Amino acid sequence: MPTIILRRSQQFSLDITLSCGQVFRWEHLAGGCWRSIVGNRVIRIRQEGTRLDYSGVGRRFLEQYFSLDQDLPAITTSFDRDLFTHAAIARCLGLRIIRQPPWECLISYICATNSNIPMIKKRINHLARTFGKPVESCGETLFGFPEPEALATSCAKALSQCKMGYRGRYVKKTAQSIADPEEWGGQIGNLAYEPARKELMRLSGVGPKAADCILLFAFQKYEAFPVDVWIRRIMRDHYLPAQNREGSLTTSEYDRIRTFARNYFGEFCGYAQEYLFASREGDPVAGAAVRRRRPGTTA
DNA sequence: TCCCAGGAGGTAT
DNA sequence: ATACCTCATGGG
Repeated sequence: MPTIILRRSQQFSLDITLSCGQVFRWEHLAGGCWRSIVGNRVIRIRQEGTRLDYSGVGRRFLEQYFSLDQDLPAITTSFDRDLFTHAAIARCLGLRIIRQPPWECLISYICATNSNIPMIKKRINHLARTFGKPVESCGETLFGFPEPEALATSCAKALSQCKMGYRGRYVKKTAQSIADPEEWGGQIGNLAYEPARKELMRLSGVGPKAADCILLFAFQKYEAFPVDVWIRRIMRDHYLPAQNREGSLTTSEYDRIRTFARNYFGEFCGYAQEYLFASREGDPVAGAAVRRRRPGTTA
């Protein structure tokens, strides 16, 4: 089993990176091992201190996927602007933003709207089982992420059985508009943040929040600052107290928040967002997941 | 039972 | 531009 020994600038927490809610297809197995299928390759990986043991892909792929080429301490220092953010950084040391395959990320965040994280994972697993290509690994059958063609030709009933709800037609419509994911990803990636965002929002099921997530998690646009209900709450409570206290998030409030964040946290405000999101308090679902993961720990 | 979740599309104003 | 409505689904 190949190994990577992390250097100092490669500060990394596999656990936090994979469980913070940016990516939905990794499974935590017994023995501290994580497993997923990215593209059509099954990856297994485990961390012990500065040591990463892995299989299924090459070293170069992993370093790219987990952004190990980025100087994380320098990045967190760049947005470490106050005590609240400082505490979030301290709580999530080693959290890195993954470079997800654009097509998977796009569909995943269309599936994510108005749902909680366990439900999103369930939905995407359903999609893979129903529309993805089976891959054998260690005696079990896993499923690759569905190709555009498979989703473009899906029927409403099958999508409904994947618990897609009203998102089913968005996924189908968007899949029909993207024949070649590689070419599509290249075109979006060549654009700057704002034009890329506009382009993404033309797709069915992609609004401001999904577009910002896709730009951050798949296109390395770190100036994206996705605003969901948790981030909105955090920004209201700690940074923009004058914002509305109720009602749904309007486009203008969304833009006020992300503009503030871009100016306040700087060019890596997307990273700041992820540390704040991962440190959120009051999520009963995330709380339950943490309690399940760490039995016996007290506060 | 009501309320909420990594929201977005459609319609009337 | 903005306000309001609706869209499935599971869990607290």
